[in-house]
Amino acid sequence: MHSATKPTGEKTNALILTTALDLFRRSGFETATMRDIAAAANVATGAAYYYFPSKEAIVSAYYDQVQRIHAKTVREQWEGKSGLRERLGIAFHSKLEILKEDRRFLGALFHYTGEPDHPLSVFGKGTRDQRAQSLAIFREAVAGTGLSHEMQQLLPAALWLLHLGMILFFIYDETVEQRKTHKLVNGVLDLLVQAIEWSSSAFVRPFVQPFQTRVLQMLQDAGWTEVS
Amino acid sequence: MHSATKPTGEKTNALILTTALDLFRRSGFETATMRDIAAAANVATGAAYYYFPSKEAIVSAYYDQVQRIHAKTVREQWEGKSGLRERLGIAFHSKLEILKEDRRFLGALFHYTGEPDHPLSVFGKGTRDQRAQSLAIFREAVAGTGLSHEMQQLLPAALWLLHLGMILFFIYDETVEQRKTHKLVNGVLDLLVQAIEWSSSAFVRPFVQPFQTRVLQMLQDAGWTEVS
DNA sequence: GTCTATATCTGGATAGAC
DNA sequence: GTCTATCCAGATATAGAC
Repeated sequence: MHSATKPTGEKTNALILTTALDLFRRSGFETATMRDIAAAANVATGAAYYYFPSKEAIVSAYYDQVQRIHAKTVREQWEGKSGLRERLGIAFHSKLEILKEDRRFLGALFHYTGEPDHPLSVFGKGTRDQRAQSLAIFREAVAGTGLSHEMQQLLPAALWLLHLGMILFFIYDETVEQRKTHKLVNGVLDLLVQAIEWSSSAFVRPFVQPFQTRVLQMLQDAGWTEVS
Repeated sequence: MHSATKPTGEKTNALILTTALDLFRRSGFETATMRDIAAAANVATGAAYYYFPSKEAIVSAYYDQVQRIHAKTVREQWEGKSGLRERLGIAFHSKLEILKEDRRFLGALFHYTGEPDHPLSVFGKGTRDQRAQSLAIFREAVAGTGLSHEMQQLLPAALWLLHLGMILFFIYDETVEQRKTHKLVNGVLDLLVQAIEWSSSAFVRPFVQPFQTRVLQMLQDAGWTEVS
């Protein structure tokens, strides 16, 4: 490396990304065309496609960025907190905080939900790494809270799915500052954590144990321990 | 009415629909173009758009048809069956049976999942009627099985959501005849019905009652009694 | 109201020259 | 790595036949 400046490529990439996001925020995902984006960034249409194979890929790159910020934020805020409920609250609410201005184009992330083979399918092979990173956060969230081994294996995937549902709900939520979403998240987390604690208490455990084993077995059969 | 024949319009509509579905089944949703569809049906491109405002609208019309068939099938098979588990099994498995050849283009139904204002959004206002019809099936499924009033209000929406999840899972399921999906459905339904029965038994009810009330309150706050 | 034919627009995506 | 030119397909528009 001959200097401290970044390779031109990275700069252009970042320029196109931020320009696109700016347009998406102002006029929505549909309305902003690749031509608009390229023009606003002062590059040719082809240049935009050189960096991003599709318009959705821009949103996907944005989401990568979101995940990096989320991981950082969450790890900072977790500092010194060991309660499961609190840790989960931080993980979920901080995600919404990061996304709050971008509800208008977040829907693009879900365009290929029903297409297993599309590179940008939320559940597809093409997004495995992103999923793994998100799972890692939730694995960290529940780590060191003294849960059973099976729980430690299953909870992260369940939480990841729940958090996807939260984002969808968030997109549809028209209340001021999406309070309804935040409230629902709190309700669900209260319930979830209480159910977990309750099910592992000495009194009820014997009753719930076989039940729980069945759930785990079922989800493992369905290929759910590794959301791959 | 001057004859037994249908108005020409309906015939053309049906022709375009079946031709399109045929193409979708053979070459997938993406590959088949509106021009192909119109050509294969021996009509002008404009005619296809005259009946269907978009390509996705064809899949949506197909799904209407699926729901009609589903309603009919289910009501026939329910004849004389009053057990909740059995009735739900019929509702869920028969849906898969109807969809089994169409996994390749079913994903199109989910294209606008993340876009509240799109007329074809699964959760949007534009699809309210379809949702209502689907909910009605599940309301019928649980009707007359002696559940509490609150349960009768909430279960249908939960089941509808669950059945959406099932369809998604089904699309991704590459096992022969999607056995994994059927197995998972059975597991989940066993669990669900057992949980319902268990929670309403005289012994545990007092413990679970306040818990249950909270869940109901929370979901009602989130606007979940009427999935509108 | 149902449809043909055709022309046109738009915007995502690609190819190939530089 | 960037640009220009082009393709492709969804969608719209129009004018007219029946």
